[in-house]
Amino acid sequence: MIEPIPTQTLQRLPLYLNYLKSLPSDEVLNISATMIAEELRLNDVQVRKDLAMAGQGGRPKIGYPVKDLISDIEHCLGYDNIERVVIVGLDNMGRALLKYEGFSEYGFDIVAAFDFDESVIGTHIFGKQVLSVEKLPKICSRMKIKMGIITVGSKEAQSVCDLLVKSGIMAIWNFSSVRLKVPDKIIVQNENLASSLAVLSNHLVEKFRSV
Amino acid sequence: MIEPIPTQTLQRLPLYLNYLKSLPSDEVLNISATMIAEELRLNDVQVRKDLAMAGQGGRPKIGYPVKDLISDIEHCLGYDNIERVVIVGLDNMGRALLKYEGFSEYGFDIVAAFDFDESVIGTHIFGKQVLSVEKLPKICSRMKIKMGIITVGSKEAQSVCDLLVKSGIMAIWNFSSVRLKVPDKIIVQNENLASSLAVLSNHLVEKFRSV
DNA sequence: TAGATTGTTAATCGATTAACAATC
DNA sequence: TAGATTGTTAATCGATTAACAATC
Repeated sequence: MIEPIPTQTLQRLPLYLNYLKSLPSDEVLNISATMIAEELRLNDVQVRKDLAMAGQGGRPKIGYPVKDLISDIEHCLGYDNIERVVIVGLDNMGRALLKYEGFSEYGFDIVAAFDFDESVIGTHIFGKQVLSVEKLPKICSRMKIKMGIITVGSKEAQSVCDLLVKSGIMAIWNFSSVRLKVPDKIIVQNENLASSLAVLSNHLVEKFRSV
Repeated sequence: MIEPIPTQTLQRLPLYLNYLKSLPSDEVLNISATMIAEELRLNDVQVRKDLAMAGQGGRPKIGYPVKDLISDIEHCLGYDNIERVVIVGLDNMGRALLKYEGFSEYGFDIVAAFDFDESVIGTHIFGKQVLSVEKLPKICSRMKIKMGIITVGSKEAQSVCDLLVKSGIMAIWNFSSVRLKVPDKIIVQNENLASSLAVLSNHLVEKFRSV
């Protein structure tokens, strides 16, 4: 039995990866958790625990071998295991995702992009052909796609979601502000800008109350 | 002394707000925490605690008055207290934010948009004029802007951040994948797509290991 | 009164941090 | 050996959930 990785650890792993990759690989062969922690402003024990979940472990006084650590983390995050996904909605957010650092870097391959808007259907955006949403069910079921990204507006979100579920999709990354209703089996991850804004807005208020 | 609101509560408040606003205001005058919890798939005690932090409280057997609750939450989130912000980087992510449900709905007013790219400088995007980054320090300090949004690439992120800090900005919403280095006083909120991807990717792997 | 609902207090759970032993 | 660093065990902290009393 492989033990599951806590969500918080999962969220920090890309930070480590990003930092490790920024190191000059010919100069820095080993790195200590203490160093990583200081650089990313985290607790060093926390870094060590996180790394223990993802990798092989380090050596006292020496630290962790950078190269191995990078590949261990990438493996742990599934970046070496390509997952085919579809995206629905090619507004600015959809385009930002399409462009986002290749996406492929993270083991995702966007095999199809869908939209309702007649004016973009048939065109290519960042090298991907845009198809009509009508074609979604056929393509998803035929290609056995398991994951979909929703970047359409609030109005269309639930119906697009239903369509994806009907087409056999198992996981949905939801950028709309709607709380999607799905069968229990389906994984939904909400990316909620309003929530982030709420946190930030409140921090600001807190800050300036004392000043 | 007003007690601070926990981050998790803060993140859920917009969900409640969204749901409450979706109700037909002439039909539903009061709503129970039990109902909200069921609808958003949360624990009802949690909803009650959250609402207690934001609002006036409800009445047994009756619930919470919808109208009051909406304005209480909005007030609590600072949405009725307009904060002027600037945004740097008008790539797709920057545009998505500019467009995002008006932004103004959440009490933020984007007073200026900056970019490096000569081809967009001087143009208008969603009604906002795009200015050269060179003009940033003068405008921010003159207008006493306290908040900035960074949607530039990894390369430019830290230098834009330094520029914002030098110009008197106190809070930064960071969409780049770089871990920004700032003085202790400055609030940074990171919006990390890679972290979200990591969580989702892992959920998928977990899911299909058992199947 | 009975039942739904609120709100509070206590128990549980999970994540972070502190203390410390083991190791190179 | 001394000191830096890993890794583990225990303590702390914060958030969620359960139990229950109060109220309309």
